[in-house]
Amino acid sequence: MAQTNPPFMSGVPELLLLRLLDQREMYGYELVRSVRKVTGEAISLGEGVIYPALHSLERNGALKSRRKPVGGRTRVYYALTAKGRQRLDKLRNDWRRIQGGITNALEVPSHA
Amino acid sequence: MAQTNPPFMSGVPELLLLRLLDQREMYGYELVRSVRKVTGEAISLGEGVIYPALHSLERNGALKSRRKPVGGRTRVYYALTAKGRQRLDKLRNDWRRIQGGITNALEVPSHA
DNA sequence: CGAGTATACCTCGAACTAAAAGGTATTACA
DNA sequence: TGTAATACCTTTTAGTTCGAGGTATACTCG
Repeated sequence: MAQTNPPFMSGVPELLLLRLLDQREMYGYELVRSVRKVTGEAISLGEGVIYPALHSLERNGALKSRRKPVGGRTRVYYALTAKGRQRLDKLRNDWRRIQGGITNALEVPSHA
Repeated sequence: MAQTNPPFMSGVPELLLLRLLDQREMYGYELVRSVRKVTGEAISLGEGVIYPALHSLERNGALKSRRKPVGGRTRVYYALTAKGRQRLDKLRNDWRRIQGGITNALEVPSHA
């Protein structure tokens, strides 16, 4: 027992990664900069977040990776699987829901 | 050292509480139901989140409380202080920023 | 050529949050 | 009388994210 659910706002790093990888395959180090860029510097995820997330996503079958030598150095590229696309849809919906809920709370003059 | 910052998405419970209390004073048990209601059931914060948050907010001077007997039972009502209003503004801005960042990441067809 | 910076991968430990459950007491109602 | 609802609170546990550290290769510039 003591069956604790994940915090209600978690999964955003995962969402961002899946979203980016839905466009094209990318490698970890690239994703670090990419997340910062596409969020307009609002969100910055360090390597200590990105790499473990990628590994976990791959273990769950949401991503598949391939090693690709580029200029003498090796990169690990990640791409979405069908399962990953489903996961992305789910997380996107979850996000919309909570985002909407908060927006509502902030905007509605709640004495109404 | 090992100076760990709070997670980038934290502070939403706090934001919701301050926002509600900016409208009128309320007591803990009421806030539990109120959060659920104003977020359209999207977010549900238990008493184990609400009460500690209220205590911490009061310790920081963002809230002040007064005990008020109602029908033989005692309620603890919380109200915003000036400091609390400042804190609300800050958290609201933080939220807008990260919310905007995520929206941007989700909507922009990032191959552009 | 050598030193420093950037790229690229990774892991571990600490800090922090939030979830759930449990605990007490009073009042309402059936 | 006994059960559900109100009202407060704390503690334990689980989970996520953060920062720092660690390795290694490539590039740049004096």
